[in-house]
Amino acid sequence: MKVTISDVAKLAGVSTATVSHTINHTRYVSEETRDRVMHAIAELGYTPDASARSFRTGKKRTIGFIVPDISNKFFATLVETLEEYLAQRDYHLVIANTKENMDREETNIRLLSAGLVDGLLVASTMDEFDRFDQLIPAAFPVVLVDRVFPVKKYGSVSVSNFQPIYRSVCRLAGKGDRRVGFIGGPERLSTTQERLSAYRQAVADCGLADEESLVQYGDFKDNSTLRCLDALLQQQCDGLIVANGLMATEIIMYLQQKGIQLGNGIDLVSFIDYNSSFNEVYANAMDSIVQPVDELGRAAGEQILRRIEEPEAPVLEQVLSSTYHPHTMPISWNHSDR
Amino acid sequence: MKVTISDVAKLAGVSTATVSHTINHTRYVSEETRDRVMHAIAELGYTPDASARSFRTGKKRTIGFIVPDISNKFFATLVETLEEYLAQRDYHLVIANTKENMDREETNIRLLSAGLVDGLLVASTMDEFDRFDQLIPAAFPVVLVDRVFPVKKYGSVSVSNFQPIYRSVCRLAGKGDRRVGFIGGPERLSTTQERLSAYRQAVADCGLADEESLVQYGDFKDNSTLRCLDALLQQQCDGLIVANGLMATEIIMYLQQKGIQLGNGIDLVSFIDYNSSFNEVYANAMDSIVQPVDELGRAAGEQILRRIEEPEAPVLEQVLSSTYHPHTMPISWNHSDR
DNA sequence: CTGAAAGCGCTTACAG
DNA sequence: CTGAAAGCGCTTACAG
Repeated sequence: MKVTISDVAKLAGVSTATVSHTINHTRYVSEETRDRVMHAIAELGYTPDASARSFRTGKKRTIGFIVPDISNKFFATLVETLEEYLAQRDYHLVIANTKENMDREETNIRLLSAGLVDGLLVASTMDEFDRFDQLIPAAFPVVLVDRVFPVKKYGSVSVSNFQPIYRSVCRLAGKGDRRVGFIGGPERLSTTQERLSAYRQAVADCGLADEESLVQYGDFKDNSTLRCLDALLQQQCDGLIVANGLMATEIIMYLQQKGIQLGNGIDLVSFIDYNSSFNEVYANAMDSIVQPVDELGRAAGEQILRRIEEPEAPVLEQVLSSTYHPHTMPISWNHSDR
Repeated sequence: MKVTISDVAKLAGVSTATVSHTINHTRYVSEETRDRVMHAIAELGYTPDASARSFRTGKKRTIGFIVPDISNKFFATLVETLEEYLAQRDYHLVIANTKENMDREETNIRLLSAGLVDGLLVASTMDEFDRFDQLIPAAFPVVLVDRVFPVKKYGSVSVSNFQPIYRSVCRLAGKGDRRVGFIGGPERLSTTQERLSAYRQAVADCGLADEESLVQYGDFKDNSTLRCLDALLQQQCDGLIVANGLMATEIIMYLQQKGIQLGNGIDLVSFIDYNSSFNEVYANAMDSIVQPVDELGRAAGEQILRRIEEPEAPVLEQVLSSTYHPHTMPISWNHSDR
């Protein structure tokens, strides 16, 4: 049979109130009484029932995270830092994987917000704000992560890549590149949009070739990355911005497979979403734009806990910045005279 | 204010019992009554409180997964298939990341088993069964995933790599390799142990060089992989078994960086834990041992739900098998006459 | 310094 | 076909 707080109270000869208070240190209990309670707890092997407690208090100490793709290492790393942040504060993390599917996102938001978690972190795959907005119960704590909406109703933590991308394109232009291609993730995502607009602005400002076919969108499915790459190679690109960490590693593999040399055959600017020896090995052959994924996780955790603990606190729109790292080795000599 | 089941009952002019039964389809309700209830629900925007419900029924419809390293793509993929399996059956997934730290595992098992989840899936990092065993409340549903203990008390789903590794070593021997090195994960893990014993048996059977220094253990930290590799290269290995998917991709990168050719400079047998274009690109230059990670996730989900729904069902020890894939291209010609 | 008791929002025998 | 009511295991005013 399950051991309850009344069993402990009975054995210790006190009220359940006293047992509760000694467990939770929530009012003074005399040393003698405390001892009796603790002994009773030990003797019975009592563990407070988390379910009853959270029902009673209304606090679950659990946060939900709606992730578009948990097997994408960017999000896996995000989950990792987030879980660490939350665990340190005695919160648990429930994850729901949407696979970039809006219906799945909808179902999951519904389920999780119905009393399962205290707050929700969402990297949304939705393209319209209203559909998203309708799913959220009034006053339910929500923080958008990585991907945001134009309407600024909810708190958010995201990463701005505008400046690094703009700079990287200009730098390619300065190096002599004329046709710089752009590969991004799904077009509907705010992250893709922002990255694209930085690219477009730089292309215009630097007078580079401005053709629709120089922009390709992947969808993380099948071999869309390879298709994007082939399309751009056909366009005779001399530079390439891969505005997505997941696709970036793939692109490098494919380029190598095709025998195209980085920094010589093509200038690559590549997003880096997470640490891996892969990035280190190629760091000297390409420019990189490094997303602050650890900070993103921490900031998201911080903000959602804050919304839960101080519901009246102002809605924060936090924007972190990526950093631009030109490649570490000098350009090959025969490159400058193209 | 929160809308409760009594608000709905009042508005619909029925008892809370009837509201509950119409929501849950748990006893016959006349069509007329049902309509009134449904309208009341819609009008008030009522959502049953999951917390109250799970407290009352004792079922949380939530499974906990204790993971050693969520940012390792093997486990991230496992989480993905598991979440999918569970979501389809209306279960949620809580994850706890231990970072291969036994104390963290202990804390997390304690927390999750105290009424937060209905059952626990554990890829344990513990080296002694007793310490693990003590943490599990009596009759609490637990299934071990990927890593198992010698004592067969709990259900488990794991992958056997004995046969593929044995075969791959023999094949290297048949090709003429004399010094085959072994790189594995932490020595204490059951997975590492099994892989190592397959290697050792094959080394003995095939009469290969049997030296302690040909076996190296990584710990997923710092640059332990590179250290292992360097140690083995110093040993003049002509073949290499990388018995860990995470380390395998790193090894390939490093070999390439060092200018050592696969299949020529060194024969590589590499674990593949998950799908990526990386593996495809190198599939023709190395042998691979592919772990059935999707099946592993499904089987784990299946078994934990079964333990929860039929506590008396026999404890299952499920062992899946990896598959061995010799490389797809012929060996280079000048290799056979070594 | 501590206890008696209400009540969180559901589900579910029991009764009719 | 439906209702009245107990009760899951806690926490927390209220009272002394």
